[in-house]
Amino acid sequence: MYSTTATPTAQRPYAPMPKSWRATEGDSQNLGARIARTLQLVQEQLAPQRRVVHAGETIYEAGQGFGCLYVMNAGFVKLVNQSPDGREQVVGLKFRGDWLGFDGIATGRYASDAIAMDTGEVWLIRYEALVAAFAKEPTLLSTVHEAMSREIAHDRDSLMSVCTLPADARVADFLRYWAESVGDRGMRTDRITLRMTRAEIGNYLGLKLETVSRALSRLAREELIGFTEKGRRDVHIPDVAALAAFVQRCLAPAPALLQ
Amino acid sequence: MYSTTATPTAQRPYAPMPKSWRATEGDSQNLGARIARTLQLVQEQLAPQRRVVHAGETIYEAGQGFGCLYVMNAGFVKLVNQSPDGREQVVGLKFRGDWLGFDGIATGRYASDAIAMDTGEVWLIRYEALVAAFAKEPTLLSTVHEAMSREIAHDRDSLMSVCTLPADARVADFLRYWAESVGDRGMRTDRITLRMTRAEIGNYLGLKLETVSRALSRLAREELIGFTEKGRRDVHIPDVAALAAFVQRCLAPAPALLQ
DNA sequence: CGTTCGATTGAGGAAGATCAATTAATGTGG
DNA sequence: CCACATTAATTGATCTTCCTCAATCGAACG
Repeated sequence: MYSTTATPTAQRPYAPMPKSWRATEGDSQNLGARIARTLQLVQEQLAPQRRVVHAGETIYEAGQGFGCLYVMNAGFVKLVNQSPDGREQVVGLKFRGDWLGFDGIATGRYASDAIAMDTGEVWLIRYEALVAAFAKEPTLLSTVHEAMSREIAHDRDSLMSVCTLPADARVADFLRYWAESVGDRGMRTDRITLRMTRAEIGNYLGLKLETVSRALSRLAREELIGFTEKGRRDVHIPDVAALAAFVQRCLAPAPALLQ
Repeated sequence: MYSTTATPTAQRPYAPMPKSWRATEGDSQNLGARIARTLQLVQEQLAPQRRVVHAGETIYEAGQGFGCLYVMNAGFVKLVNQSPDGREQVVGLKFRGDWLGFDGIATGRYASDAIAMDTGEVWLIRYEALVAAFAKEPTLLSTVHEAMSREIAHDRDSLMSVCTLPADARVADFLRYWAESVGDRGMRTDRITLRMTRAEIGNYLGLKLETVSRALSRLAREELIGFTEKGRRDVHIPDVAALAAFVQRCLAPAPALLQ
C-alpha cells in the first residue's frame, strides 16, 4: 500500500518532511526478513537453477546476451564496467539477497561484468519465466520492482559519496557500508573480511590505492578500525556508528573552537 | 525476444565480444522512435493526468509519499539528493521520454527532489494503475523495465565518468551527453542551452564552479565549443563527436612524441 | 626458499579547490 | 528606458589534497 496523499497535480498537500529525509532502511531485522522472504519466494515460485561460484569467477560478462537475472543466495560479487577506451570501474557491490543483471534488460546485453569475490551461490532466473510468473504471483512483481528501485537509489548515493566526500571519509563510509551490508544479512559486523584489494577499493571510490592505504592507516591510528594479527584484509570494527561519525567530522571543517 | 544463447550454468558459449562492448544506443532514429512509442503507449493505456511545470518548480520532493511515476513529455528535469548532513548532489538529468520516480518504489517515499529546469510537461501515472495495466498490456511492462534498466546502466556510467575522467574531460563529456540527449529527441544539437549554472554543472560532475568555468573556457579556446553573442548559457557545438575525441585525448597522457 | 603480489610509507609534483577581484547578465523600481 | 542591485561567470594567485614515483616490507604460493 502506498500512503496515497498527493492529489498529485496541485500543490502537494503532504506534510512537509523534516528537510532532508532519508530512507530508514536501518532496522536489520526487517531487512534480513525481506531478504529471506525474497529468497523463499523465488525458490517456491521459480525453482531456479543454482550455480556455485568461486572467487574470481565470472557470473556474466558485459556484452553477453541477456537472458537471466540472478539472485544471490550467498557470497560477494563486484560489478565492473569497462569503457570502450579501456577504463575499468567497479560500479557496484552485491550481497546475499541482491539481484544481478537488471542492466541487461534494456539493451538485451549485460552492461557490466559480474565477478564473484568469494565462494557463493547464485540462482538463475530466466527473465521470460520471471515475467510469466508475475501473473500468478504479484508479490514477485513488487519484489523485483523494489529491488530495481533500491538499486537506482543506491547508485545515486554512491555518486553523492564520490562527489562530496574527501578521501578519508569515502573510505570510512565504504567500511560502514560494507559492515552494515553484512550486518543486515546476519553476519557479524565487528570483524569483517574485505574481499577487495586496496586498488579495487580505490577504484570503486575514485581514489588511488596508496590513498586508500593511508586512509586505512589513519582510521587505525584513530582506533576506528583495527587490523587483525593475520592479514590486513581482515578489519576489526569496534563501532560501526563511530565510522559514520568520522565521516561527519571530515565534513565539518572548522573545529568550532570554543565558538 | 532475448537472444538466448547462454546455457547459463556452464562455460558461457557465446561469441567472445570484442572486449569492452558497449550498448550501441547511438542511432537517434531508433531512440526517438522508442520515446514516441512510450509516450503513445502510456497515453493510450493510462490516459495520464498532465501537469505543466515551470523552471524551478518541484515535481516531487524527497521524503514525499510515493504514489506516482512520471513520464516527461517535454522539458528538462534535474534530480537532487540531499544527505542528512545537508550535502546536496545533482544525481541525474532527465529529458523527454524519461521516467521519474522509480526511486520511490522500494521505500514508499521518493529519495530525491525532481525539479524542472525549464517549462515542460509531465504525465502522472499512479503506480497502482500502472501495475494493473500490465495485465492487459504486457508491452507496458517491458517498457517500464527497460526504462529502469537503462537508468541503472546510466547511473553506473555517471559513476565511471566521475571516477575516471579529469575535470576537462568530465565537462566535455557532460556537454556531449547533453547534446546527444537533446539530439536523440529531435532537437538541434549544434546550439544547445544549458539549463544549469556552472555551480550546478560542477555539483553534478564533482567539480567546483570555477573549474567548470575554466574547462569551458579551454574548450572554447580549442574551438570545440563557442559561446553565442547572447549569454554564456547558450553553447555552440560545431561537432559533438569532436567532444568525444577530446575526452579520449585527455586520457592519453603521453603525446606519443615520435615514440 | 625464492618469487610474486599486495600493502605501507615517504618525498615530490600536479590537478583541482579556495580566496579574491573583476566583468557580464538579469532583474527591479523609479 | 535607465540606474541600480543582484546574481552568475570569468580569471588570477595561492594553497590543499590527492596522485605519482619509489623504496621497503610482508604474505601467499609454487
